[in-house]
Formats: sequence, structure tokens, C-alpha cells
Amino acid sequence: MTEDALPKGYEPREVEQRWCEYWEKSRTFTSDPDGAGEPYSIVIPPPNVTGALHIGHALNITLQDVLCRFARQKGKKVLWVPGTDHAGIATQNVVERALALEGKGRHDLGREAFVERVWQWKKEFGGRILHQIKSLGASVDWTRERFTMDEGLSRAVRRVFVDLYRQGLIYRGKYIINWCTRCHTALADDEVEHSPKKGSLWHVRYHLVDGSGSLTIVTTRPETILGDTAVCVHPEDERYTAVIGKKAYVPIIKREVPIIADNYVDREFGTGVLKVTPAHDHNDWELGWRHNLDTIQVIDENGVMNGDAGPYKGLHKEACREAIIKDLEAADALVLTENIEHSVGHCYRCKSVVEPHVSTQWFVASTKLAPRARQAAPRLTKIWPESWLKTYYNWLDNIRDWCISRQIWWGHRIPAWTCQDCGELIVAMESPERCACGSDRLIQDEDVLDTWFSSALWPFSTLGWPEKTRELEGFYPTAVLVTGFDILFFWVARMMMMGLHFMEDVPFRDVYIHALVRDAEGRKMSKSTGNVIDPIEMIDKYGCDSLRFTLTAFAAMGRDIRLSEERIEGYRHFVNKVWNAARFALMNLPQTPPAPVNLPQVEGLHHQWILHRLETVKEETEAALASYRFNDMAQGLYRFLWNEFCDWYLEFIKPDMREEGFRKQAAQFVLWNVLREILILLHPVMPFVSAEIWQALPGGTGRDIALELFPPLRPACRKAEEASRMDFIQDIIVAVRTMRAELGISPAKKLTCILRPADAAQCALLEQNRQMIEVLARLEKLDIGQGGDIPKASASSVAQGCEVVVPLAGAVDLAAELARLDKELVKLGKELFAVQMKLANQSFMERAPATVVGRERERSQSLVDARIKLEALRQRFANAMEK
RNA sequence: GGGUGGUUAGCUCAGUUGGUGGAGCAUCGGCCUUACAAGCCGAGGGUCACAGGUUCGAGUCCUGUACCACCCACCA
Repeated sequence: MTEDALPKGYEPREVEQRWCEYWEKSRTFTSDPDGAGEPYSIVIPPPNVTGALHIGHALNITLQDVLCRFARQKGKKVLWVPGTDHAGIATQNVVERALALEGKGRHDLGREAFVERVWQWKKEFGGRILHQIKSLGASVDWTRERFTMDEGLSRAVRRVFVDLYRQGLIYRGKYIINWCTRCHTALADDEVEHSPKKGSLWHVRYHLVDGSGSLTIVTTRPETILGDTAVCVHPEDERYTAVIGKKAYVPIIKREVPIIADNYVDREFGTGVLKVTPAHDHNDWELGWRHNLDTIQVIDENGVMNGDAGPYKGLHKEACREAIIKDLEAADALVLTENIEHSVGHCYRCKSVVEPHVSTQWFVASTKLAPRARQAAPRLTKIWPESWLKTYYNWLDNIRDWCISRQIWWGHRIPAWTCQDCGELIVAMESPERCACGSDRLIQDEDVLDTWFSSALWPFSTLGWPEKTRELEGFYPTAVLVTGFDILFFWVARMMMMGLHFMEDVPFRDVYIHALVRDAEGRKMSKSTGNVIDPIEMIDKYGCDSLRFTLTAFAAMGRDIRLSEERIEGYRHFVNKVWNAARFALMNLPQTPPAPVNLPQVEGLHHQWILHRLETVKEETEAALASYRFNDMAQGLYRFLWNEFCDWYLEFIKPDMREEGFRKQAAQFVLWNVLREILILLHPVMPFVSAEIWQALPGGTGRDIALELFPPLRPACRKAEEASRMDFIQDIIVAVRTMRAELGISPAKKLTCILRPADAAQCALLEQNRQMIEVLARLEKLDIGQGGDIPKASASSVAQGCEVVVPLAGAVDLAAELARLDKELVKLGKELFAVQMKLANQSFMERAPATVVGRERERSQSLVDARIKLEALRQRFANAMEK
């Protein structure tokens, strides 16, 4: 291997493509359920099959990949299941939009042809998202890829539906639901987004039937007056106690309705009188149910007034509103019009205003399934960060039955048939031949299931349920679910309910909830705002590893990530640094693995130091990942690789490499080991660059770093005390560098330096590491000794009690040095003052632990010592100036 | 209305048992020092939102206030 093995610049695009192909072809990440090792499985949160990868996916997938690659390094049997979601309404909308361009609607095609068209669309675009997952370097098992509408998963869906129906946990009923008049379907409560909107509050007079006066109600939706079946006041509202039980006329249509009383009414709001329209308002529906009111539907599923709207029949609800206001005015029933802001529900898919609508729908009795899911956390499933647990509880405690039927065509059709002759409802896995009554005129329910219904089964349906598969046996429950908090309710809680009900165990041991990625200003990224950062574009520009490292480094728990392109660009520098460190290593390593030396015994403070630091980083990496502190892991590796390995260690070994013989061999062996282990540590975050370097290093030819185990710890190299001596050497070097920089001495100029150590131990240490100091501080002469004379015109400093003196020859600004020393003395004085105040504090001395007091004493002593030395040096220098 | 998170260097953020406040970027100064100018060396910059409390000691724990963000519910 020559130094040309790695090109001068890192070219991510070519490298990434090559490794992607290799990993897929070699089936590196295909898991054997019967293989060795502790099982570790993750099911990917399935992205929308027709969607495109956004930055949130990139974060989500990166974190899972870090966990999976790390688990493999720890010798676990890892399965990461990839797949996609059919995303009912979203996908149907996309295809309908495409169809609209041809001037057609779905009804022009008919159900069968339309669904066929969506499948075609899926075939055409479904590959895109999978390809994008690949380009992120995800180490998923592609042989086990699933789709929520594939044959196996469809079977699982039908089975669950049938079982729940038979257990009475799925039922059909007439109920008020959220209706999207554009998508023509029911929406679950959490599919409705509320946002504030300007509107009017109309005060409308209702005359009492007995002619004894009138009541004024307030409404934001006058068009629903036509569906009123009651007027309601608070039972304890003294203004109205007299009218309770009487009747009132609904204006315009003059329908007689009862005046009822209910605690629900807020006496403070408006006039304290409420009109009740059970068919078109959720709360009114509840009221109607409690008070046995009629339900009169006046708006149809298109948002158009129906036959019960009398004269307004055929008008769109908006037009009807205007007409009614005019008519109320004419009838002198409109008392007042107020401008208000109130919140209005919108369809989460198409953003049109959601209409409360009464219809027959299917429901899951979530109220019965929820308690078990609640109890399971945190005992069986731990949520990270823990703060989300409360939110999880809160949702489950207030859960309502889940409306699962959707009036669209793309999805799992509800496995229920109605007999046209006897009216019997048959729920079955497969299409029944005939009814018990003998009739074969069976018609399947037109509706499909909410997308989240199949998603709720994902952790076990992807593993082969209801069959008893080896995968299910070996990999359920999964190790962890990695997801954003935005689908904690939609998805996580429902998986918990379904998993516990059908598998008798939770679907995952941990739930890690990561941040939402926002733009640099903290806004949610959206196409309409135009602030999206396209991960694929970022990979193209900066390389996948840069993107992955950025996301990992910012993935602090419980916080949103404000991402900007500059950050990714910034971390590209780190990728490059790794690359260049490797190039340096290759220039200094033999072609074959270097001859081994006994690492714990290897001579050289720098070797002992870096080996010790490496052990620390290994432990910290493990600890960080064990508690999902991805950012700590990334930061730790960043610092170690850049600020310690590159900035110091590689500089330290340069002299070693110029020698021949044992000293060079030792440096080679240590360098080779440390670099290889760093690469393994980095690999979960930066799979591509680490893989590429790995196979270029001695002993790496033809090897795949993805298969390497986490480097075993070397307790014998854990020598904190010895390694801490390196601090001293570094302080000396920095002291010289600082003087040089502050006095404007060119780095090219080699200096003389006199070191006057505080004691014999320091003296020996400096002597042993003389060459390191000379090279890194750029010295031509280094005197080490406790005695000796020092030239008066010298710059000076004190590091850990050791005097560092640089004789100033030639044209040097003497005043600058004096000012520098004074500044240093002021700083020392301040620190010393603070410490001495502490030591003078009686209660501190009495109550603080002995170790803390001891530390302060020591510190005080060394500060005093430094000040004495520095003052002496300053004095000498001042004297020199006078001459 | 209920809840959660945030407020630390110019910017974006770390800061896990309370014990000398950190990083990256930006700024300033100096460097082609044969791995790397996508780099190296050095420097400046903070009453840790505010007010109390606990403690010998608080960015860290407690209470309250302000502002910001988000979630849930409701808005006739």
C-alpha cells in the first residue's frame, strides 16, 4: 500500500455509492433469526410510499442506524426492518391531483380502476423513498422490506379487525365525526388541526312560544340554525331560570324547540344562551344525547344544504350563511354582530374546514384498550426523554373511541359484508360465499381503514404475524422505537395498545423521542414556506457522513434542532479532518500491520496519554449511547479526534517517525491501533468515510468495518495519573506559543527557552520529554534546570509552578511584554482573591467536604507560588528596561 | 383553561449526582509549520432572563415573575 491509496481530497459521492452497493449486494445487514447473539431489533417508522425523504426522516434514520451499527459492534444479532406506509388519504390525494391534470376525477375511473391507478403510482414512485433511505447509509435488512398493504400485512389487518370485532372491541355506530367535505371522508379527532380564524359572533333573537318574550343566543354558524332542536341555558343562571322548560321558536323556520338547562353552558360567554344543533356540532351532539333531542341534519357531505334546510336547499353552506343573515335582519331577529377570533378545525391533509357530520362509522373501543397501554410504561416500555411519559399518560387517560373508517378508496377495505336480503352483518377474514340465510347477495362495506390502523400493527405484522415465524419468535418485542413526538398519539400509543392486546407484550422496550428539525429561525420546515432543507441535496453537496454527523451532534434530547446548511458544511470539515489524519497515518505506516508492542508498557508519555484518552472515549461512547445521548457521543468523538489525536498526538509522533528502530515501531503500532479504534467508534455515525479508510489501512484490505466488533477495553492502559502529566508538558508548550504570539515573534523563528521547574519531578519529566517541547514550541535551544542564570531581557510566564523564560534577542517590543505580564498578574490576583475569600470563610472551612477544602488550599498555594514567581520575573524585566 | 420545553459568549447550542462557566461558527492578530488553508498557532468576548429561597457554596435544587416556542382541550 502506498500513500496514494487515499486520494488527496475525500470524494464522498463515489465512495458512498460504492459502499452502498457493496453492503446491499453482500447482504451484510441481513439477519439470521437463529444466529448467535442477543437480539436487537428495530422497525423503521414507515415513510409514506409516495413521499420524498425530508430532513426529519434523515434524522430519524440516522439515529436508528447509529444504534443498529453500534449494536452489531457489540456482538448483537441485529434486525432493522425497512418498509413504507400506504398513507391512505395522503396518497389518494396525490393521485387525485395527478388525475385532475387530465381533467378527471376518481369517480370517472370508478373504484377498481382508481385503486389500480394508485398501485401503478406506488410502483412508479415507491422506489424513490427506498432509494433515498439507501443513500443515507441505513443498514436495514432489505430482504425483509415490507409495505403496509402487502399480502402479509393485509392479512394481519383483517385478522386484527375480525378478532377485535368478535371481542366487542370494534363496533359500528352512528356518531358525529369530523368530516372533510373535500376529501369526502371521516377524520379521527387527531387528524383535525385547529387554527385561529377571524369570524363573527351573531346575536340572534328566539321568541318564546308562549309570547312572554325572547331569548338572545350567540352563534358563529347561523346556517346551522336550521338544524336547531333546542335552546340551552345554565341551570343556575338566574336570568333564565323562569324560561327553562318553556319552548322557543327557531327564527325563520319557526320550529318549536324546548328550552333545556345544562351545566355545559358557560354563563360568561355571550348571552349565556346556547342554541343546540346536535347534527352539526360535537358538543351539541353530546347535549342532544343527554337530553334526548332530535337530530336534524341540514348540511350534506358536500357542504351543501339539504332538503331539511327548507328554502335554503341547494345552497352551499357559505352562501346559506349569508342568505340567513340577510333574512334574520329582515325579520328583526339579528340583534348584534360581533367580530371575534375563534379556532376552526381543518383537515390535516388538505387544510379545508372540517365539518362535524353525523354518519355511521366503525370504531375501536380505545377506552378499553388504553389502560393496559398506560400501565405498561415505564415498567415494560421506557420513554426517553422521560418527560414525554406525562404526555403519554394524559392522552391515554382522556382517550375517546377511535373512528377507524374512512370514505376513501385507497387502503384496507373493511372486512364486513351486509346481506341484502336479511340485513345480517358479516365480519370475516375472507369474502363470504353466502349469508346464513342462504342469500348470496352480500355487499362489502365501502369504507377503508384509517392508515394508522395498519401502522398500529407494524411491530408484529412486519415480523410475520399472525404466522408463528422465527422472526417473531426471535425479534419481538423490538429493542427501541425511534420517532418524533408529533406521532406519539397517532402511532406510538396505538402500537402499544395493539401489541399488548395481540402479542401479550409491549412492542418495544424503549421509545426514543427525538427532536423536530426546524429551520435556522426555528420555524417548522414546510414546502409552502420554502425553508426546507433537502437531505438528498445536502448529501450531494457535502456528503452523507457530514449530514449524519451534523444531525447526530445536534440530537440533544428534548430539544428542537435548528438546522442550517452552514452547519452541515461545517461538519464536512470534520469528515475531511478524519480523512487527512488517515492520509498522514498511511504515509507513516508500513504496508502490513506493524509489529506489535506491549501497549500498556510502551515507552513515551505521549503514547501512554493517547492510549489512556482512547480508553476514556470508548467508555464515554458506550455510556452515551446506552442512554441515547447521541450528541454527547458525537461531541466526544469530535474533540478526541481533532483536539487530541490530530492537534497533539500526531504532532508528537512526527519526531518518532523520523527515527528508525524501536521508537518508530512503537509509534507505528500505537498510531495504527488508535486510529483503527477511532474509526470503529466513528463508524456508526460516519459509515462511509470510516469504511473507506479502514480498508486502506494496513490489515484492512478487503475488510468491511461494518463487521468489526467494538474494540475491547484495555484496563491496563487506563493510567489517569500518568496521562495527566501530559497536561504539564502541554501547558509548557502553550506558554511558549502564547508568548510568541502576543509578542509578535514569527513562528518561523526558532527560540531559546529556559525552563525552571518547581521540583525534581518536574525537572525529570521535562528532561524526558525534551524533544516534544522543542519541536512543538519550535525551539532551537532548551535549558532545563533549577539553578542557572536567566537573561534580564526575557519574556516569561509560569506554568504549573514552572518558570518559562524566553530570552528576547533583537528588536522586541519590551513595553508589550511588560503589559502582558501585568495583565497576567491582574488575572492571577483576581483568582487568588476569590480563593482566599473562600478559605477565609469560617463556615466554608467547617462545612465543606475535606476534599473540596483541600483542593482550594492547593489551588491557593499554586496561585501564590505563581504570583511570586511572576512578580520576580517582572521585576527583573523592569530592571532590564531601565538600562 | 391544562400541560411541556426554553431563556447561558455576537449567532446556534452543550453543561447527568450543586464545588474554579464550555464547543462550533463569527470576530481580532500571526502563519504555506511537507496529513489537512475544508488547515495551523494564539487572543478577546458571559452579574448563566428577572426576583426571592435552600446551602459554606447555585447555570445546576425550590418558589414566583416576564418573555418565547410547542402540545392537549375548548371557544356556542
